[in-house]
Amino acid sequence: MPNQTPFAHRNLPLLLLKAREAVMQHRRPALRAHGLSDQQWRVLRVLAEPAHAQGLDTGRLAREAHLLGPSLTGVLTRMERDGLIRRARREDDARRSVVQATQGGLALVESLSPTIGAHYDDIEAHMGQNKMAQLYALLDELIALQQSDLPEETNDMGEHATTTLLTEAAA
Amino acid sequence: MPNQTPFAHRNLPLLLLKAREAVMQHRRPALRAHGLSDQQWRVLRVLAEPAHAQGLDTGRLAREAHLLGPSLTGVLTRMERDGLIRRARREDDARRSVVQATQGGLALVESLSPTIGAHYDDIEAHMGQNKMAQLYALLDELIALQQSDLPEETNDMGEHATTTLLTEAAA
DNA sequence: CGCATGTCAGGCGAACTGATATAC
DNA sequence: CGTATATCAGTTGGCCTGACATGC
Repeated sequence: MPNQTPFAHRNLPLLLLKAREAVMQHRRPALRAHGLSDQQWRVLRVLAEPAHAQGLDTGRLAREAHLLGPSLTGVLTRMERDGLIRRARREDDARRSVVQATQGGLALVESLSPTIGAHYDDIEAHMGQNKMAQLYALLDELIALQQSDLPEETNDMGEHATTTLLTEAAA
Repeated sequence: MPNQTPFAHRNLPLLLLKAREAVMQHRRPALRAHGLSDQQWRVLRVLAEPAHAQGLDTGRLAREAHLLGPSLTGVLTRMERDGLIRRARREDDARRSVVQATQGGLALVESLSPTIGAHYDDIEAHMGQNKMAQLYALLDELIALQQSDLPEETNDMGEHATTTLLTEAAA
């Protein structure tokens, strides 16, 4: 028997969870200080992307921020109450509603972005740009791979085909 | 102005979340079919590691499965009710309690492991061993990096120093 | 005594399923 | 009519803070 370990798989979901939690651990205090939950922050960042300045459909937002429809409804209700977002029925299709960040919401993102930027710089300073780029690429690949062979049910909240694929990278 | 994008950071926590969810999406149906939540499954897998056959302290288990103390208490209560784990006071230190997987719990892990193994094989077949190894290494590095410069409070549930560092890789 | 461990108590935001208006 | 969109209604499991019993 060879004394060389062949290739042992790790607990990938746990590893990804730990990595995420390790990063978030540095951000959460700032978020909580502003009364934001993880989910609210995810929503706000999506809405703060320049491409979405005009607002987003709820369904699309749910997918981008990774929330289920009913969960998003609750989150948006609280964010609307706190003046972070605004909801409006669409005119061309009254079934849909468009969500948009308010001035206050955008200002909140702005006020937090230096801290976050510094955090990224710190990570990059220790790991290097190359490794960061590798990590991004590998995660992208893994996500795309796992999404491609879905077992059942197409997507989260209706809307059969996602029009965007690998767009909007930033943040 | 150069038309070459310098280096744009991504939304790393969201990326990690999506990656995790993308992987878990393939496993959850099997877990739910056996009445397991994500957290219960994490606990069970930790307990099923050969190194922990003799049981684990609650605090240690909380760290390895990434759960807060009080949350773990609730999770363990349900798992004990379902006959998956067993709890016992320690003899040398009556404050601590040792958690151990039951036969039924281990059998459950066994019954699910072929499916999971096949899933890993599938991922590996598409991404290749090298990239998988890279991904593991990068995640490890990121985790270690973020853990190293903690802002405050040492650890989850007391127990100041973790005796293991980069041990137990498998799963 | 101070400190560590695990649990309890309680509130809360979110996951999730299923049903329901509304509009296409 | 059937389908899609978003929300409602309600349950549940887990997050999280603070307090607490117990034993070191």
